[in-house]
Amino acid sequence: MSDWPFEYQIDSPDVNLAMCVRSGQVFRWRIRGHLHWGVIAGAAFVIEVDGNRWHVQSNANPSECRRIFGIDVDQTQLWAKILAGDFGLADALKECYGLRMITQDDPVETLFSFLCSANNHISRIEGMVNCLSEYGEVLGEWSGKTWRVFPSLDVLTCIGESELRAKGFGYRAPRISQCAKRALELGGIDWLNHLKTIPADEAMEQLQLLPGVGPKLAECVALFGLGHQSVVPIDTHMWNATTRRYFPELLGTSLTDSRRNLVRDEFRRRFGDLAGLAHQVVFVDEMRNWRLRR
DNA sequence: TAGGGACCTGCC
DNA sequence: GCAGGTCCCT
Repeated sequence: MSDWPFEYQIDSPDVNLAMCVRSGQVFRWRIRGHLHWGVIAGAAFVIEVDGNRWHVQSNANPSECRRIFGIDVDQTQLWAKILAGDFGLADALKECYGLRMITQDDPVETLFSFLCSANNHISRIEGMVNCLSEYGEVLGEWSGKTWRVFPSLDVLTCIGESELRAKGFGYRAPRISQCAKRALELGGIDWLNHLKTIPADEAMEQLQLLPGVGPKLAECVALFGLGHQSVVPIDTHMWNATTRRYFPELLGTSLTDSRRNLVRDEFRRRFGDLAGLAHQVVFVDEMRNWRLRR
């Protein structure tokens, strides 16, 4: 057992980790009281939140940590811009204090995490993602745990259907290796990284060449894994929230491609490049209300 | 182009 | 019964 490569403190981070997790950006992050731990962007973290200070153990140095969690982002400025796009979000913005877009940089992990998410619920998705990450290379052994990066496309192609069936993947079991194979045919990790550099809409079109990837997953991968900040992932919750807020005449109708475009255009018109972050605010607010209703 | 059904599994 | 969809079919 070796020590963590880096141990440091971050003073007054204006970031609420629990809020970032609640907004559905990451699946490999655990919280127990003041203790947070997980792997993000190929870096392992144990973070103890001590009042106004983070005690961090990681293989990522302080500047990498600050970048990943958006520590130095000026939230006041962002919130003002979102508020200007829709004054009706004032209350939701207050509830979302400390929310950030986490910089993940690992489109493979994002892609396969959301591949597990279709027609599924969070607790099982997390279990499945953790299961897949067991196939990843070891980052290190710290704090009594073996920390792993998410497996590469090559490794994912080798995971058999029966193996994943046995681990409770259900009908998604064959999709993992199928999707990985197709991604390799399209150019593998270089192709995925290239999608960061082209317009968001083109990137999403390309992503949908993958089996099991429809518009919603393409949106999630584009926003969370490729860093396309203007993308708005629209799931059932977002559709409910958005019709209530902006398209009351469509309340109760089903979400089609054309209506999806309608929502995307409305968010871009209102929030521009902050459309993705505005989406997070609306999503967190909607999920909070949804839980309260139940 | 809109609507409807099947799909694994686990938790309500 | 339903869940942070996708795919296939009218």
